[in-house]
Amino acid sequence: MEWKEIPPPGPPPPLNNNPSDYLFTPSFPSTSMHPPPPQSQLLPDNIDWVSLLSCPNGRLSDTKPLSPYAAAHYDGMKDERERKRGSRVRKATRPRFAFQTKSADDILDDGYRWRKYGQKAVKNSIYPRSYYRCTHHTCNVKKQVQRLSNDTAIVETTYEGIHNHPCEQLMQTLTPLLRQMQFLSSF
DNA sequence: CGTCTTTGACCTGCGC
DNA sequence: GCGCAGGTCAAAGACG
Repeated sequence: MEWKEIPPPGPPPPLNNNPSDYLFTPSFPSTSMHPPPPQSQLLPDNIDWVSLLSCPNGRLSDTKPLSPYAAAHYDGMKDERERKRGSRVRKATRPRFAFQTKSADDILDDGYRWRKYGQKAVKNSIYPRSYYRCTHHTCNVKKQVQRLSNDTAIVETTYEGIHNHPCEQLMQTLTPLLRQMQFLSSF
């Protein structure tokens, strides 16, 4: 299978500093928290991952495919039904990416600011699903957060869309440094 | 006072 | 057409 490099899309990596908190913890670049799946969860070769999934670091070439879990979550189970029906071509949708983390907190600090706009009880789960939108006025990225009912230690997060602005937390960190660089370069 | 969460109502798509 | 489930809206309240 050949992997292609694609432009960097969202979503940002969660800033969970403890690698052992991730369900999938093989070696992947530190710049990417995109968790490759266990070997046992590799997908069939005929899946077009480049069009199906986008990775947080924009690279597929050095990672293995995601788990069937992530595949199923690409654009929801709706696609699966459409594929089975063999009917109409799926309309273009925003990139969507799901991953699971092992955490006591439902909310991962991913550096962006989110506003909760809904919560819904879902079928076959004792935990509700929470819906968040990025608070940046020009950004329309959403994410869903839900704790698994069959393993309560695991939280699944689904990002939808690409941030069109820098990470606020990153900018806060870099701003003093940039100011200092500007000051020093003025001499 | 501004920001964020909560929560019931409403909307939409899908299966039967 | 109807019912169900998932997703979104928006008013009200909490909080710093």
